[in-house]
Amino acid sequence: MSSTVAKALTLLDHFSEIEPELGLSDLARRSGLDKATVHRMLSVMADAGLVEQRHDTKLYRLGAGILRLARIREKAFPFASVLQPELDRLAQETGETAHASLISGRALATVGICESSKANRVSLVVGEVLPFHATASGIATLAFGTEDLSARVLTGPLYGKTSFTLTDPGRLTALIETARLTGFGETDQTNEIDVYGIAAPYFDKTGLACGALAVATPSHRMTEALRGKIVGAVLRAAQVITSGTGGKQPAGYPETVRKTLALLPDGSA
Amino acid sequence: MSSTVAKALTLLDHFSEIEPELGLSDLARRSGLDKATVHRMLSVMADAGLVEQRHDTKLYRLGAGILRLARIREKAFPFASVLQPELDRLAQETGETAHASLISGRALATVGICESSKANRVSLVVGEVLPFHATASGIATLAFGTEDLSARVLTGPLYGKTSFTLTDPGRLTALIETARLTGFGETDQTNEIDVYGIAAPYFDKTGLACGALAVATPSHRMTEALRGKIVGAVLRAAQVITSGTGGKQPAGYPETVRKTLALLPDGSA
DNA sequence: TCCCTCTGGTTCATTATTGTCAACAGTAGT
DNA sequence: ACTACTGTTGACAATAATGAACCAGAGGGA
Repeated sequence: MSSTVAKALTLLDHFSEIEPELGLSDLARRSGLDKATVHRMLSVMADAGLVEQRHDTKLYRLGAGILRLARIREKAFPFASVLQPELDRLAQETGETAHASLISGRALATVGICESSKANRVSLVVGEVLPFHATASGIATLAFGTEDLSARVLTGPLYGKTSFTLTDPGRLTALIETARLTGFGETDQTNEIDVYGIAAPYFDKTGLACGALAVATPSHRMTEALRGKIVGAVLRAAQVITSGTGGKQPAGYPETVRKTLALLPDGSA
Repeated sequence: MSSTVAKALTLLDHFSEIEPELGLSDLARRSGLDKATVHRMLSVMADAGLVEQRHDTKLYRLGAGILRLARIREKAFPFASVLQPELDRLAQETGETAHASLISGRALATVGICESSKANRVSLVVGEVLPFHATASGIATLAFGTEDLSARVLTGPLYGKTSFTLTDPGRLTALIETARLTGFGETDQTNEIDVYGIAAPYFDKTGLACGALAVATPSHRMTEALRGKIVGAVLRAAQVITSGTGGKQPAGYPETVRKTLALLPDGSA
């Protein structure tokens, strides 16, 4: 992982909704690279349009080239657009915050959010990257993704985001196995304190999970009834997205979902 | 241009709406780089989420990380969203294809399109990069951009896209100067045969052009009356976008626009 | 069946790119 | 004027990129 382009691209990860503009020295400090190095990298990335520098403040921000590339991808493989309506419906139906993610390298990229209308709700920052091992979405995706992906994640560093985060490969494997049996992923406060996550995977046309649809609830609000309602809603919504994006469920998955739905306390509402 | 990251990032430019998925050898051939080099670059870019590889066909395509970054930028600096309605209105009003672009490195990135409803219309490919010197948008942007940008473009390579393309720095400077006086850019078939372009710049909060709004018309359809109608509509729409995105017109520009509008054959319709 | 030619992927010695460190200019705060 | 910061540029040592050759597999023809 000492490749130059890799280092250059990690610079992009430091931009966020909260800090959309960063200075050179700042980026150098965060990335642990030399100022001069960062300067050169930013220059060529600015040349390519990935970032741009404001002439007045000299700060850097994500560039217009990103928008261009996103349009190409979205035009060729519509996702965000077909996703959003279903996301809104899910948030409406469950009364909680819903979000969707896609596999992006060795993490999950959040590509859609619809926040609950409740005053007390889980709030998400746009464009956050989610670690596989600490989120319900990650578990759900790993459970139905390639063996290769699981191996890469489990052998990689397992950062402890909260005191509840599972960092032991063995216990994570068990959790993933559970998700494989139930058809959905479930975690409590493993990524963020007081956030309960329930997530169902959606699949590409080869039947492999390419991401997950999740509902995030304040932990203390979670009850057996609410849990049942969310699980049902998420599973159904994920199936809609799978077919809506030209995906195909893997063999046995519909059966898994059917069984899980049958066991829910709160039936099909 | 011998930087490694620069070479890696040029790989992204080969993806388009028409060819959203490319193979390794194919990319190597197009970019003129070695297979091994391209492979390594794609690997780390896949790791960062900029591209992703399909497990079945082994082809590469733009990754989910792009969507994530685009969301961050759009959330922090809304543009495409505030742009689109105005773009639609412009296309509706003029009856021709409208598109919008932003400065992206040493070219313009198309970030919005609304095609005319006419059967015979100018059709644009999503996500195309437009050269400054061959497009009305480029001329308009250069006329009101930094001196530095003009210099970089005029001293750089001036590719002849059609037989009408101006490739002489002197004549281009004159064309830019005209645009500076009228407040809008205008080209005929310099980027594509039988396409007439009229473009007005929009500005950032420092009063510098950051891109342009353009209407593309089949050349043979262009008349004095239509031209006047389009110029008026584009200039007004660009002003709306400028203010809608928190921009500020530079000193003297409103006056320039006023004069131009007054001279139009077809007044304010 | 064999042969040929594609494909994606990998290896490794050579060499050029990169990271480092230092110094410079500009600005803001004291 | 001093300090402390910013972004920027240059030169040298060290590392990481390069590209030819090579591998394995998937078609395609005859």
